Amino acid sequence: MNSKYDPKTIEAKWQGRWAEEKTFRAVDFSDKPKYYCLVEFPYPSGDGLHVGHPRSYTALDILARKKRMEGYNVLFPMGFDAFGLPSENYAIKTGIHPSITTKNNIERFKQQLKSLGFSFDWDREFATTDPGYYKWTQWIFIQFYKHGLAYKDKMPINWCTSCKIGLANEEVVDGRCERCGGDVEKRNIEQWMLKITAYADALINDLATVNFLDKIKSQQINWIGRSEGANVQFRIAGHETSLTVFTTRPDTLFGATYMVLSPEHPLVSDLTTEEQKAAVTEYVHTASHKSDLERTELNQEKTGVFTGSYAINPVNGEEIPVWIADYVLINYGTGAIMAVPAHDERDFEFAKKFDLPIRCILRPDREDAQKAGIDMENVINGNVCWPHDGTIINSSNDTGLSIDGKPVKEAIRATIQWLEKQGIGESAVNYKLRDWVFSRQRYWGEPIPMIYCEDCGWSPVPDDELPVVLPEVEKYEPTDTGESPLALIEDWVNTSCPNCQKPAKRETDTMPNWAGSSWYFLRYTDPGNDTAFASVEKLAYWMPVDWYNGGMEHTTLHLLYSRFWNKFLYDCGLVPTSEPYLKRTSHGMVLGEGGEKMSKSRGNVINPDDVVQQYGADVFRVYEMFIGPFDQTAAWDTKGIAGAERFIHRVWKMGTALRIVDDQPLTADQLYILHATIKKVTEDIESLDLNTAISQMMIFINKNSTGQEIPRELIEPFLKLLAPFAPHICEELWARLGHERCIALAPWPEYDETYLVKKSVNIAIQVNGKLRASIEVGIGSEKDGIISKAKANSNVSRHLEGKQILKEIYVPNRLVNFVVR
RNA sequence: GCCGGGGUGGCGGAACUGGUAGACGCGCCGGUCUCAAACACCGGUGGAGGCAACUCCGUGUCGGUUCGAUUCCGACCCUCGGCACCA
Repeated sequence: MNSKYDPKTIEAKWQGRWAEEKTFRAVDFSDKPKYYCLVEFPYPSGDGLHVGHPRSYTALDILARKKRMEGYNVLFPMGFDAFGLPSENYAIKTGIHPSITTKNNIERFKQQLKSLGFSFDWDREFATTDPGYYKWTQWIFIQFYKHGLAYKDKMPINWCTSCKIGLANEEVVDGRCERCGGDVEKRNIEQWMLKITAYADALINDLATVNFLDKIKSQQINWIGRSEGANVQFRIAGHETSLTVFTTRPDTLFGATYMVLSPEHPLVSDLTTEEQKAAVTEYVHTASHKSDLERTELNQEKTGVFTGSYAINPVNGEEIPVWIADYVLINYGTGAIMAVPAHDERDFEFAKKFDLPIRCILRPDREDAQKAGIDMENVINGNVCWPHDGTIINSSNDTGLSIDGKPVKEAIRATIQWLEKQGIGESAVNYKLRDWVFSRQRYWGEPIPMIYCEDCGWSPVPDDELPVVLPEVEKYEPTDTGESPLALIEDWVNTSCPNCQKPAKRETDTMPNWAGSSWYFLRYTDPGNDTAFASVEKLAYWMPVDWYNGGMEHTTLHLLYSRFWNKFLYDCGLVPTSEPYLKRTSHGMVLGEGGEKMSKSRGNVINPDDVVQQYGADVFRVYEMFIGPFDQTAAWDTKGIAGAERFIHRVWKMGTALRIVDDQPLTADQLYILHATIKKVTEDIESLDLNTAISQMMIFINKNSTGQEIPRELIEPFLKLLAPFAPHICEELWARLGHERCIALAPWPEYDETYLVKKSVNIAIQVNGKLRASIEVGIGSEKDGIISKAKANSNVSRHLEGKQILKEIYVPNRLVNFVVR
């Protein structure tokens, strides 16, 4: 029998056997309890896998494998999120159709994934670019449309001048294009929008029902940015119209000394007086040519222009000037604000610059002011801005509003009541979250399945004509007009209206790359279905996902979008649960050697293929899990692999070189280490503390790989524990021990607490909290006996000599502490 | 500025509900094997002092609670992510 450890041979052998026997097939409607274990599917880039992918895949593979051994019917699927810019840009450069690039890249990825021994059910694989898949992405879009949640709107959007596409707010990072870093400017284009804001509250509230990491929950809540306040109407002196503002602080109405409109506000031209017209027009013009970058980065200096009009403050009838300024955003609230410079830092800065009145209507609590190092007088005089809590002052009128002396919260409530009674305002809620710009003027995406008819307007493509397949094009570049290249394919664009049959045109926009991933977890339950996106029965059996792991970079967008789609489908009665994922965790990034981010330009990219080639997949898996806590960033350390390699070699030696003895009862020490290891590994996998699980298995090996022989009853349970981590070597050794069935389906070992109770323990003896000795005593020994034994210890007695013992603290089986003086 | 992680040996990192800090691994030192080296195996390894037994110091900083604090409380520093004129 070959006794040399040869990972290449055994890994290929077992990967082949798993594939042949379909060991990891998830069985629909099995009687076993189901467990749906999900990792984010990759975008199959031309670079292949990097070591970050396997961190998540290995961890959840370990979980999936353990769950299978525990008797669960596990669904652990894999697929490819293949629409997107890199393939399209590659096509623009080379003329090679993205579908070809995609197909090649997927092949490469699959081969890499298989070489790592992941227990995916490959029968359920699909790519978002498969027409059989995107047919349903289109179908779901149509359901959004039919429910009024997809609409077309002309609005200012972010336009990347180099990619020539519209970007969602989320794709603009620091005022620049997320992927190319190019300039972003405003453009008005008709865009398909998805009304995610309709689900804003549900997306916040239902977080209470799921088990996501707290930081993930708070990031979601943060992103949605719910804020409560009031809409308040201001009449304009000499005008019929009135102006509505949103404020979270209606209690500060008496401190409102001017108003500000966003430059894009529809009332700007109406409110501009003849004298101010030139200045305002110029300001609006400059503002529209500022990119978001300029608007956010140049935030030190506030700019603005007076319109010439005055609004009437409803609480005191005062006329206050109306300005326009680009620090007020058109797409938040009503695009207009009341400015309370005494209690809002932005307004304060603006008022200082343009010499507008500042009126304090809120007295800070003395302690708060002191703590902030602020002189109360300066706040009252309006010399210093106080945006915090306090007591309302100078805020009463003769029409029934009197909030003087009230704390902020109470004053807000009272003011809203008063506004409602006067009919000039009501409580209101706003979100930072905007509706989702769902159009891209690009080729490589799902065509939006809509048809426009001069007479009937927009109609969805009828179900029996789905999918709307991407046609061949000659050029992949977006057109100069900003339309997608599809607009140039006349025989594709021109069609007939599904409603009246007259000539009509297809929508040429495609969907964003977030579309396909918004529901892929549903498709895995029934990937071949051609009459529904997934059958009700299969969804009911498999959903929800029990554990979903992915990158922290997806905790706002992808997670929010996919929860939104699922909630919508739930409301349509098409999926069984409102929340798609019971549990969500995130893995830390893998950095390059030396702690720097891995990148081609730094030349520190580690290729998993090379590692597998040199050490084998099992060593790679063990090392990557041992590298550090799963949720934290970790730096790759090539030297560190040696530890994992030695460990695997010792396992091999234990399984091949030592004599396996049957029918030999285990000693107490052997039972202890075995059951301690079972317990630790069993528990640690559940919390993905895989580094400490491995550490415990190393301890086991250190204790058991050095002798001449090893009892079967010791090695077999150990191999089962290690099998999820290093599946190939464990299968091989398991087979060599005479087993015919795979270890992957062998029952998970159980531990017995009774073996973990030690007969004796080491007890620490302290004097005044300092360790002076440690003594071995029988478990559960009497306090008195231990204390006299401790006092008898020379090193202890030395420290007690001449001192008075004030207290003897005894923690059973732990320590004794003498408090002396 | 706001929200959330994280600061423990030369390095990656352990540590249950407050109870012997540094498990496990890397590296390093010494030994066995070898002509030699590598591998493997055995032993050592927080710092300072001491021949030794031992002693003192030590979990970002300062303070507090406690018989006892990496763990709890208060203030602060550094660092990494996310958000950022959202009224």
